[in-house]
Amino acid sequence: MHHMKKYFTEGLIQFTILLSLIGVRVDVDTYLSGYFSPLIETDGGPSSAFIQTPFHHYRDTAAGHQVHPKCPELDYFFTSRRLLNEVRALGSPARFPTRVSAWLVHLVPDDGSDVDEPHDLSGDPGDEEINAENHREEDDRRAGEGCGLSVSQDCTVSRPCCAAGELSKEETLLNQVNEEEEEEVKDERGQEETSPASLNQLTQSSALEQEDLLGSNSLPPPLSGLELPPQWQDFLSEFDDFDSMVPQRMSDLEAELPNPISYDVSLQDAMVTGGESANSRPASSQTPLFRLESTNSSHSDPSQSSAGALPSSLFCLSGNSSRNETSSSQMGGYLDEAVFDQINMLDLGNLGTINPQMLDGMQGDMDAQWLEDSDSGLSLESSSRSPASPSSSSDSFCEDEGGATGYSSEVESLSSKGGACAAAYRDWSPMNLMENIWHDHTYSTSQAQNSTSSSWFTAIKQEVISEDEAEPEEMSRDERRVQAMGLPFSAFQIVNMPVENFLELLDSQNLSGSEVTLLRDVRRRGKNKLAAQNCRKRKLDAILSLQGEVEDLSVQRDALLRQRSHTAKALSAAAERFETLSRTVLSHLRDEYGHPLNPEHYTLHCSANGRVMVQPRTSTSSRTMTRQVKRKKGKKP
DNA sequence: GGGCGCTGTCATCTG
DNA sequence: CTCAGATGACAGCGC
Repeated sequence: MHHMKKYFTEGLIQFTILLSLIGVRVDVDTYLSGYFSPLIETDGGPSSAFIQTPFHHYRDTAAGHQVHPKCPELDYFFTSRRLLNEVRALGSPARFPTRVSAWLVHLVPDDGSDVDEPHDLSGDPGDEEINAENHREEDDRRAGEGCGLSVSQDCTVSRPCCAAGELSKEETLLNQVNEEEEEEVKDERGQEETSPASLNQLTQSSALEQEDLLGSNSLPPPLSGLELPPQWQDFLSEFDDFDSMVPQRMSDLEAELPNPISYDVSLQDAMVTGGESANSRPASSQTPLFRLESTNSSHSDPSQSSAGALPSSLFCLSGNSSRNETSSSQMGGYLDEAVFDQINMLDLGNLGTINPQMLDGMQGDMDAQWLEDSDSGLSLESSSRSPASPSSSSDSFCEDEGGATGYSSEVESLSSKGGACAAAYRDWSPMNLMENIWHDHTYSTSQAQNSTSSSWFTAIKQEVISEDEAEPEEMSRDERRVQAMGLPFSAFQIVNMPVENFLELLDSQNLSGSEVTLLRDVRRRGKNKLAAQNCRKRKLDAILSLQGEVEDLSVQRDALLRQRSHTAKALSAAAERFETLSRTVLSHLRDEYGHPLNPEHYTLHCSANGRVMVQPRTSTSSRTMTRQVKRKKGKKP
């Protein structure tokens, strides 16, 4: 028996080491450090298991509010947040730096000896409080129990205690000899004597998994000696490749997706990276794969702060037969497929029909047009527009006030007033017009802006008088109208002159009401034409920009989908391994009658804080179902 | 002759 | 209120 216990202890230690190798941090002395606040006793239900977690403190006072620990919304919130952080942590390939804590409490014959006390290997003072609370209850049960089993916190799986000095402490690692273990056990036993030890004490999960608490009745009977069949080494050997499997997958991800997420797109920040963008970390960052940043940060000691728990989404094997699917589905949620669907629904493929050369040529054409217009002095080059037949003399000038159509013979008759419009156009620099096109709303005639209105008007008038008769080949309607009025200004000048000068022009030329209206319309239409050109240009630019964004997002989407696929595979494999491990471990555990725990009825559950406990599958499932039923009932008014 | 793109123009809104 | 700019809508024109 002694040999078997020793063998099992060594096996558990190896198991612990292997978990460490695969990244599951095994914190052997979490509670020995005394960092945690005293653990709170929580009635775990009929399983008589006791949650030993300081998380209640944080949970009950989350965000500064007193929240009831059983608040389902809080459960949902913390679970969602934990899962989100886990998913985020998955974005950085690394090992599994989490912490698995388990302690094995066993019942020994109540003969009054030291070995009778259940061995809380963690030796945490906080355990003493809990144990004190349950001391009497345990004493009552102790008589009928031979040995108890519990998976201790800190992954300290103690040997079944049937004889004194057989406990191996978690601090004893692989290289420690049994003598050293015994000495430590003696020391520990001294602590246990001062603290009421609990019998059949199962480690309970944190507040996040309160719904998974075990009932005392559902707890398996105290286990007697744990037998170690020869398959133990085989079982342990299976995890050799498990160690290398996940990191290898992650390395593949790293190789294939060195930098899959773009920095300048806010979509993934909102979806995936959240506050801590994956890109904010260097690619070589060895951020833990399963780092859990939110749930334990407030209560973890510095040594634990960097080590999260195994994602419960992966390892919460609470009676769900489709565990792989569960993990995969949970993983699938972090990449919101709907967002990508929406991107697909954009259907901007027709934007590809836009020829970039056309847009590039647009600029050149514009320039050419303006250069041509500079020759003709006309920016309103729409010669193809209205026939503008001067012969339609029957039209009244006043009829034009309502719109841009129609020409008046009266306008034709006014042509004697000016006739130097072409010269005036040549005085207008096309560069100034280009400034106006590109939203430089400054009116740009150097002559006009460097002089007063009257001097500007006089200078222009003197210049245009000397040059006339040079009618441009193609004039717009407005240009012809202005020219017909005989004004010494071209339509281009009227459009682009400052408003003060334009008002002075209207006042100084002794224009009739219809003429004033015509000039205002000319100016308005000319400005609106430029505005329309600018507007169309901006619209095309916006379309091109959006097209580029669509292409970039498409590339990013493909990369994220590949990453999700790889991650889901890795998670599925890890879940399979863990399930195998759980079943194997459970098959080697014995109740007080020497019966092995049926893996179909029990499972190992890893809580968010890394603690491992034995959990009946049916209990959790039934409780979950009960809660679901309650929720359904609650929805019904 | 119809479709399509370009352009000018109008109406309307906004600052 | 006026003015300038922006923009959707419409129509004319050329290809």
